[in-house]
This record gives sequence, structure tokens and C-alpha cells, in this order.
Amino acid sequence: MMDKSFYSNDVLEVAPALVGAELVRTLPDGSEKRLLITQTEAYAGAADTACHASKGRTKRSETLYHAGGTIYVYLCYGMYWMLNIVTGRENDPQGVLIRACAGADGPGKLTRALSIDGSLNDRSILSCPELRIEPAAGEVNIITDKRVGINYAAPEDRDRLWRFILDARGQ
DNA sequence: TTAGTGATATCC
DNA sequence: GATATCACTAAA
Repeated sequence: MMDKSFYSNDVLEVAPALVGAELVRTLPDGSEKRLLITQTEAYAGAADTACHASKGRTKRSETLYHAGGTIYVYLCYGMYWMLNIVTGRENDPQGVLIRACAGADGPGKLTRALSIDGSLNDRSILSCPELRIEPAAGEVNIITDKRVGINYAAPEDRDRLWRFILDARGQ
């Protein structure tokens, strides 16, 4: 299910599908950490003014243009690494921000908890021993909401319900 | 509500 | 070369 074709689907399909999945991080010392993904956000290409690619292909956004399944990690506010999974086809700059996991309620805290940094940028989630994603065990209920921290975007993009949240009360 | 933090994009 | 901005967080 979570193979190359899965990640080459549209970001609006992949982002909700990653909610409830498990992020598995293997550290240099061999230990393993597993966190349930509880929130994702979709960033949908050059036409989405909230997406890094809306400013064109730059050194930072280069990774977003790569094939679905590529890991996109960048530094924000000088101290927080953001973890994204590229979706869609090559030269189609879309990506899913992993916003929160169980026990880590923010993208910066999440990467800190998993010791993720820029060294994982541009790797493939499909063939990366240090970081992989395992599919959700069963059905999950999802709530949608507006994306966070994108006040710089055009009003119509700010209002899109492209944040996907695991409904804990679900079942 | 605001300071902190530094890479990146954009402007001289 | 200089400046403004930023997919955030912790402390107040």
C-alpha cells in the first residue's frame, strides 16, 4: 500500500492517508522510536501560495520538485526542523507536512523528539533505513481544519481545510 | 504577547 | 553586501 505509487498520488489524497500511520525512526545507536502520526497538512504545488514552491524553484524548495516519497526537511525560525513527505510526480511540487505525533504536538517538537535534521533531506522514505512509515492498522476518523502559521498566504489559500487531524474519540 | 534564532530569498 | 521573512516554541 505505502509504495512508490501511493506517494505519487495527489497530496490531498496522501495527507489524510498518513494520519494514523506510524513514523518509525531508527537512531544511529540502533534504537528505534515509533510515533503515531496525529496531524498532517497538505501543501499543494506552485499555485498554493502557502507552499514554498509558490515562489518558484529555489535551493530550499528544490526537494519538493522531486518524486513522491522523497523526504523534505528544512530549518524554520533558525531552530526547528520541519518534516515533510513529497507527493505527486517529479516536477510537481507538493508535500505533506507531518505536523504532530502522539506525544509531540508540533512539527518542531516532533523532529526534536525523533532527532530528525537536515541530513535526512532529499532521501527517499521508501529506501531509508533511518526513517520509514508504516501504514495505519485500521480505519481512522479524521477531522479537517485550516492550516497553521501561513498568514502570509493569499486569503483563499489560508481558508483551505488542508489540515488533517486524527479524531481520538473515533471508532 | 513576545523574544529567540539563523538560513534563505530578495533587494540594494 | 544588507535586510526582511519565516509551514515554531517556550516563557511570561
